[in-house]
Amino acid sequence: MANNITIVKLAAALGLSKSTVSRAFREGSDINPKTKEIILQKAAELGFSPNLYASNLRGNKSYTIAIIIPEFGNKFFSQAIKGIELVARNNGYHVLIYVTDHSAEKEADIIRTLVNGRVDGVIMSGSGEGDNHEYLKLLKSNKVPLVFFDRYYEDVSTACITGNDLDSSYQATKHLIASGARKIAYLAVNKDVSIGKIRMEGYKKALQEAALPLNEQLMLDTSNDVLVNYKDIKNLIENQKPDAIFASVERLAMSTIRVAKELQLLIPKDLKLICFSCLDIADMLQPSLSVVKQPAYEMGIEATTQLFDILCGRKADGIREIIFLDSELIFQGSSSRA
Amino acid sequence: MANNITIVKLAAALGLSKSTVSRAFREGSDINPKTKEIILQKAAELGFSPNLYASNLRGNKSYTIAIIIPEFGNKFFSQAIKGIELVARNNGYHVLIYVTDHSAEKEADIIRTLVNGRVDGVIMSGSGEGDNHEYLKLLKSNKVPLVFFDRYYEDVSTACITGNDLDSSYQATKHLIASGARKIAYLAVNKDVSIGKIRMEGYKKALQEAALPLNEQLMLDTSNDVLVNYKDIKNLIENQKPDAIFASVERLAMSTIRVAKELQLLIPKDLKLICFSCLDIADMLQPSLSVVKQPAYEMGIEATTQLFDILCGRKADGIREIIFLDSELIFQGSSSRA
DNA sequence: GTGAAAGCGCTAACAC
DNA sequence: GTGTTAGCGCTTTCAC
Repeated sequence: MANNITIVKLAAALGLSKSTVSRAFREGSDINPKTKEIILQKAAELGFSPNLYASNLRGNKSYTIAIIIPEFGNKFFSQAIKGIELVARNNGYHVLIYVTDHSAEKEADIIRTLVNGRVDGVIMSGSGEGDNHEYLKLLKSNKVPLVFFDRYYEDVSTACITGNDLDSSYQATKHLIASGARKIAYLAVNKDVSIGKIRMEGYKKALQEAALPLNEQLMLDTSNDVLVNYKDIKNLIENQKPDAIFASVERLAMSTIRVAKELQLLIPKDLKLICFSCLDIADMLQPSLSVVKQPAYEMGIEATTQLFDILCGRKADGIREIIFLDSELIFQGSSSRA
Repeated sequence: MANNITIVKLAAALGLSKSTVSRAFREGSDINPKTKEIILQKAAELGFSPNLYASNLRGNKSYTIAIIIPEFGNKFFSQAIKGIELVARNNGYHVLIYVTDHSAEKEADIIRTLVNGRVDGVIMSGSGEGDNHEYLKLLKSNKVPLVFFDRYYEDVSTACITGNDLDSSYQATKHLIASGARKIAYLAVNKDVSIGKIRMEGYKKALQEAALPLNEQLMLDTSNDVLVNYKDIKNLIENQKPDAIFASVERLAMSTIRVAKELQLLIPKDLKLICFSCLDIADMLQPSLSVVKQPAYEMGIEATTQLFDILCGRKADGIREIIFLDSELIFQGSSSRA
């Protein structure tokens, strides 16, 4: 913990009052530049800086924001955090990080620890669990603005930065059809929430447009556990024998590749594959993986920019606004015609 | 920011004293369970929780630690952070995250913002830049313990969790030799610091043991910029024509794969490749990538456990101690004999 | 331009 | 088991 030297001791050491010393550390204080110089010099010498908690107690501002994400598994979140951290630091803010492991309960626990002044704002990608997000009201009642990115809740009225997932899914599915697929399976972690739902809509739209049947058996709703994913996908492929798979998250595509290997199915010959992913080495996989690549870094930047707009009063809080950032469609070997 | 309701108002609203209310929020306080119940209920109703800055000011404890890492690029750091966050949360701690972009200057800036009580401890993987780490003394003089993981500084006396890199490098290089390689290049981001240095020693040891010449031209010291990496590696391969490459960090291996593709060199036939990496899909690459896989998640856990040992007084601070966690050697297609 | 003094909201002796 | 009280270290009027 902090040095045991305080503003009072510094003052004593210099024969000044603590108010004068305090002034040396604030901008625009009416203090003699020379005095200020002397104080700062001595402070540096003693390794002193004003106690954060004492200042914040007075100032009622934390200069800290929180990121809450469901997992740390993939490049998408790494990139997003990178963007968030950058903008935050450029604004003199600190960043707390929390992982929910896709649990709404943990999410609620975390939120509860944030409303005591710990943070000035929150950036979150929803856990995707549950439909009761009452706990987020706590943020509002404590005037802590919230901005979503990627995974948002429809029952919460706030800004949200996400990809143009509906269209991307539609295009991706259309592409699979164009490559000859007729029995396309859709894999989601949660079909009923946010990204799982919207991405499925694009998938359905493309099927309907191509007059292909919508088969519930082909729409898999699996869990966040890799082993369960593997089993579910294996079952799906064995029982339904799809000729293509559209995975709404990267992890499900990876499991699919492993299952295909085990079942000795060749991609793309026996099974075509495309997925949402920010993997930067998709082209190095065997076969190269077709992906819908979301602008993760940009999402992080935009979400944080929005948050600061609210924090600085340039924008009102609590307004539902969805900002779509375009994803990139990269069609490669895994979804090619033969 | 925090609600304007305070412990005093809550007390007034309930006809109790503020100390009683305060007690309701601390564990193990000698308070009537019923009274506590009533207080917590009212608090929930009013959306009140004790002001963090006031508590921390009193307690002189922030229940927050900082993670400082050089980059966010790869799975290694994601996994490590995951482990850190887990242990921290289990101990009721919050985690601040900072990225230095491999800059010692940024690292120093960050450290300076941490010594005012903001954090109780720091977990860091060094930027790898510079040899003057005086700024870390600030932590010590403010009694903020520091634990390194992966990339540490030799001039700083503190606990450090790292891989058994010397032996792993030695084994990896030996393996390349066993696979028929005779002209093995070593790629590092910084040959003179920490991991770059130690991993090179293992490489050299294996070469010497096999009576292969140590050729400085084959030991590349490149930058943290991907484009520069690419150019440097391309030059190296074109000019030196190595028959194998040992990359001390993942990114350099990825650049190598791309360069090989451009130069139409086949891996492993024309060029064998092995690298340090935590990629979980190394087996899916074409060819499957041989890796030295560090226990990133476990490193995060161990580093944080060490930090809490120090914070809780179970262990003294400022003791140089290096804890080695074994990496896994996964030899696959990219380094096979033919 | 500097100092004295009153608190920010909470905690922890210490009384009762 | 609860209340009283004295600060934690800093900021900020208000005097001078």
